Amino acid sequence: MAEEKSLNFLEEIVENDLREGKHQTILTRFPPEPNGYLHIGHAKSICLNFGLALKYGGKTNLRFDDTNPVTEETEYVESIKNDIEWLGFRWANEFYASDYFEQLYEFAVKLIRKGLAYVDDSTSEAIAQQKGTPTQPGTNSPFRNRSVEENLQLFADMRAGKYSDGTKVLRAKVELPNGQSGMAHPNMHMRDPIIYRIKHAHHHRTGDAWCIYPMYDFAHGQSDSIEKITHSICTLEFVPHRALYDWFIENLEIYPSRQYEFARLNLTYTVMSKRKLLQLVNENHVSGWDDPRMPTLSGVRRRGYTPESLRDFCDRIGVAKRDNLIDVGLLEFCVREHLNKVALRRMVVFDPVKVVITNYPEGKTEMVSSENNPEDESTGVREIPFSRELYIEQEDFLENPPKKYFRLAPGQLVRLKSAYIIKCESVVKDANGNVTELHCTYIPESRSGSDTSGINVKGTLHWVSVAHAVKAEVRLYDRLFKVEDVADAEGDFKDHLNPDSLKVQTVFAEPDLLKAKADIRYQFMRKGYFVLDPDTTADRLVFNRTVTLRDMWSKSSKT
RNA sequence: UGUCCGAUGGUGUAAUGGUAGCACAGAAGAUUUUGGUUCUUUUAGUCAGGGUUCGAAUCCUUGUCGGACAACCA
Repeated sequence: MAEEKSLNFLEEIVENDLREGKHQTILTRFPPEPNGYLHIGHAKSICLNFGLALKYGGKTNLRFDDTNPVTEETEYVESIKNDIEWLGFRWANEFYASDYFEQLYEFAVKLIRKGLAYVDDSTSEAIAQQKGTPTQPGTNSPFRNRSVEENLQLFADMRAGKYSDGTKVLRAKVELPNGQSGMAHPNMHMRDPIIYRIKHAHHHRTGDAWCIYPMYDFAHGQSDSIEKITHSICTLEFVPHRALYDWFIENLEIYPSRQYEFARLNLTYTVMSKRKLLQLVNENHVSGWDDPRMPTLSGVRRRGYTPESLRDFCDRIGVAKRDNLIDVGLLEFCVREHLNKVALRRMVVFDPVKVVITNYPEGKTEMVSSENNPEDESTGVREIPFSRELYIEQEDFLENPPKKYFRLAPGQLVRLKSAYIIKCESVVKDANGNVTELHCTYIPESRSGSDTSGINVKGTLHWVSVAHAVKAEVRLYDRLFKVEDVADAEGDFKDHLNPDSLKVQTVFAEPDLLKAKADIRYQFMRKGYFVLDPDTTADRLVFNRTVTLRDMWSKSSKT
C-alpha cells in the first residue's frame, strides 16, 4: 500500500469544491507579466497551478498579464513560454489580458452606469494624498460625485485620446456597508482604487489601438472570470487585493472565480525579486539573465539543473501560508539525486600532478574500460587510454598524511579507477620544494576486472593519461551571496555578493569528453556534476559545474 | 496607533479534539574500484500565559513575535 501523502491547503480546497459539487472540474491559470524572466519562485507557482490541474483532471491556461505597455515586451513572452515548456508543462490555452481590453472597457462602462466608478481629474499626488494612510482614513476626491452621464462622456473621451497621460483616471467608487465613503475603508486597496489610466504607449500586442489601460486589479480578476478560472492562485501579497477582486466580480455580476494565496518561495543565499535580478544584470554583477549563478529558470537550466529535479524540489518544499526561507541545500539535494541516476561518469583532473609509473613500459598505451554509470547498467562502458605517465589531483597526494587519509602518500597504495593499483615509491620536487612528480610502481595483476593480486586498498583515484588528456575549461560556481538571508541582511543587497561565486580553470579530461553533447549530463568523478556550456567552440570545451558531489571527507577533515 | 495574514526540531512541511510524523541538514555505523550512491541507527520541535475538555499543536482568550498593505506596477 502506498503511503498517502497529506494534502496541502489548496488541494484540500479543491477536493472540497469537487466533493460538494461546486465545480465539476477545475481550471487554473499561470499569469506572468511579460516584463522579465521567470525564476525558481515562478517554478513553484507553475508547479502548483499546473500540478493541481493535472492531479484533479483539470486544465491550466497560460495568461500574460500585459496591462502595462511600457514595461512589457514580446521577447519576454517567448522566454516565459520556453521556460514553462522546459519545466515540462503544457497549457490548455494561451491568453493575454490584452485580449480582453474591449470587454474590460465595457465592464468599466457598466460600473459607471451603476454609479460605481467615476473619472477623476486629480493629480497622482492629490490622489495619493486622498488615500490617507494605513492608520488614517482617506478623503473624498472633489470629482467623486460627477453624474453618470458626465463620467460616461469623460471616459469615452479618455479612450478617444482627448487627454494626455496622467490628466485623468477612472476610479472605482466604493461605499462602506454603513453608507459612508469607501475612502475610509480599513483596507487601503478599497479606497476608490484607480482602475484605468491614460498611457499613450505602444502595446506589444494591441499596438496603438488603446491609450487607456486597465490596472492590475481591474484586469486580473475579470480575466479569471472571463476564462471561468475556478481557482485563481497567487502569492500572499495579494491578500489585501482579494476584497477588491470579489467586489468587482460581485458588482459586475460575472462568473465568480475565487482567489487563494500561498507563501512565495524564498531561497537561502540568493534573491528572488525581478527588480533585484534585473539590477544584477544591468550592473554586470552577472553575465546576463541566464548566468548560471542566477536563480532564473534560464540560469539554472544553463547551470545544468534538470526539469525533473526542479519539479521534485517544488514538490518537496510544500505549500503553505507562512513565510519561508528554503535551504538551497534542498535544491542541491534534488538535483544530485536526479543527476546521480542519469549522469555519465567521466574522469577529469583539475589540479594535476604527474605520476610516472616506473615499471610500466615506455610508449605503451592500453585501453581500460569503465562503466558509464554504475546506477544504470544500460549505459554501458567506455574505453580509456592508460599509459606510463598520468595526471592525478594534487589533493590526492599528501607527503605527511593524517591518520585516515586513504589517498596517495609515500609508500601507500591506491587504486586508479578502472585500472591498476599503484604504490608511491618516491617524490620528485623542484628547487622550491614543490612536488612535481610522483614516482610509482604498478601491480600488473591488479588490473580492474581481472584482479588476482588479492590486495585491498581503501582509496580509488581518478586520473587521466598525460599523452591523451584533453584540455577543457570548467566554470565552478558557488553561491551568489555570502549571507543566508539576503533580503534580511543589513545594507544594500549587493554588498553581500560573494566575490568568489565564479572560478574558471583549465582542466585535463579523458578523451571521450571530446564527444560531449549539451543535452548529456556528466559526473566528473569525485568532482561534481557538469554540463556543456553554450560558450563551447570547436577548439574549446567549456563545462559548467551544476553542483558538487556530497563530500563527507572535506567536511570531517575540516574540523 | 489601523486592517489583514501567519507562528510545530537548524530548515521546510504533516497531524483537521485522541501515539507530534516525514523530508533536508546534523551525528554514528555498514557496504562500496567515486570519502559518491545505497542501507541501518540517531540528535532535535508545538511562541507565551490563561481558559474549555477525560484529553488541546488543534477550540476560546490575552499577549508576544514575524510578515503584508499608503505605484496612474503586477
